[in-house]
Amino acid sequence: MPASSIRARVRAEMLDEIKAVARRHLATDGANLSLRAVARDMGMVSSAIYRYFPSRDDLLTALILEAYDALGDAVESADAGADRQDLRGRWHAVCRAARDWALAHPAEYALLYGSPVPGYAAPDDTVLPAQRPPVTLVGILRDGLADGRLDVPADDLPEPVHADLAEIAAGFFPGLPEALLARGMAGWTQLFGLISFELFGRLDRAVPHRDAYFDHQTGLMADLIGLPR
Amino acid sequence: MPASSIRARVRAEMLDEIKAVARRHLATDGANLSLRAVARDMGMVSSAIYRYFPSRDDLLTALILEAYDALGDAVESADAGADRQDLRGRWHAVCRAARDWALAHPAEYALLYGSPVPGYAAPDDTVLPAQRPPVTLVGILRDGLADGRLDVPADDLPEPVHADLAEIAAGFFPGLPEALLARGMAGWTQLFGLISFELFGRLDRAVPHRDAYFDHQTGLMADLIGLPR
DNA sequence: CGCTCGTCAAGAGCAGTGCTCTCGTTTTTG
DNA sequence: CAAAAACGAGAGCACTGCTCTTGACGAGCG
Repeated sequence: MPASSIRARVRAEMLDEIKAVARRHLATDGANLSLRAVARDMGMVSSAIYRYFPSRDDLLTALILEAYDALGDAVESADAGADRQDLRGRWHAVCRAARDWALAHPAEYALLYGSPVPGYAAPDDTVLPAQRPPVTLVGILRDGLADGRLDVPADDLPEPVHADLAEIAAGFFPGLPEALLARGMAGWTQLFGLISFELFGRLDRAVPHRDAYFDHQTGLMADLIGLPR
Repeated sequence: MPASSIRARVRAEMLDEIKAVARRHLATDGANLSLRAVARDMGMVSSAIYRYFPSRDDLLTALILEAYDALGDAVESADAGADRQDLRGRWHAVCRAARDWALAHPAEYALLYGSPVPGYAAPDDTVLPAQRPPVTLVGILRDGLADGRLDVPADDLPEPVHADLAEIAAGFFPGLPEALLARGMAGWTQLFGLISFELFGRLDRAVPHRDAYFDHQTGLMADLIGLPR
């Protein structure tokens, strides 16, 4: 362990602290994160931050990456914690885990699933972590199909849809019928539509009992997919 | 027509022009709209804008209101233009109209359905126009139920969900069974989930054939609701 | 040990932002 | 016609992201 690593260690701690403070600011101020404000909070001058993050966007990217990881962890561990045979239980567990994480970290959720920042383009590092929730969801269908608990819906897909989904299936779920994948992706869309509507205030005056509404709506999608009760 | 109206007329034109220029900036620069930039574009000094809009948020609110109206018009006229008896045709027409409007006005869509601006709270004027799309969608179900083309699903809703939906039904669709309303709202959630995923780049690398994918997914929701083929 | 080089924080500064206030000018109103 | 209201311009304040320079400190090498 050469002496140089002490400098590297303090630098790593600095990076973590900056991200932590930035996350705190994110929670209160939303997406318009101020570098100068986090610098002030750390007793530093704003230009010092640039030793650690070359720009504000890079700081945001780091936060986005960590957020994707946190959401992915939450979702996957919820799935892993459920009875493997209970497809519907796994479905609901995964959906609730995503929603719980979003409710606990609304600003970070908005960063991931809200309007994209105008100038900002998500780097390729984010694409894989971003796929963890849908992969987890469709994984439930794959398992259900494998042990005969789930039937393949008799949808006939238009050719272009068939082709696109076949490509996706080839990459993540070899052998999964496209009709089932399509319904799984419908569930995925519905899940984040539900969370976004709730978090972005679209249910504010209309639906006071959010938990029950959420469970019922995700249950409807489980019905559409054909998950056994 | 007193002489006073000439000033009022030029003022109204001013308001419209500011909004038009702002909308143009919105399309290119996204949500971080700069008052000074629109002032520059109009050959005015930034402080002059404040004669017309007391703050940047008020300008944004005006744009949001107009956007809600435009989307509502698009959606309702699509419904009105379809064969009243063809429930599924109406469903698809409404869904496509919403998506088409969103694709044509991505920045305004993001303003309506993206992450809420941190400090900004939507005024009450926006709540009614915001309800036009879901009301149009569920209106299709109401009509279908009225002339017997649509059956009431045999869902048993948990008590709190039943209560919340009954309240909504009482306000907009007197007599509509809550189970049907629930499925209609699922379609509504799915619709805007689909559009948001597409517009916010979540399908970028995965689904090249957007039109067909969209139609198929909204068709799945029509199946869930029970719209006859 | 001493010297050099890389890392770091601080400060000044630039261009841009929303917003306020004041000051003449113009137009409407009583 | 005179008082009042509306208007545009300009200066200014506090803030932002970001760049550049300066000075200090510590690690590595001869």
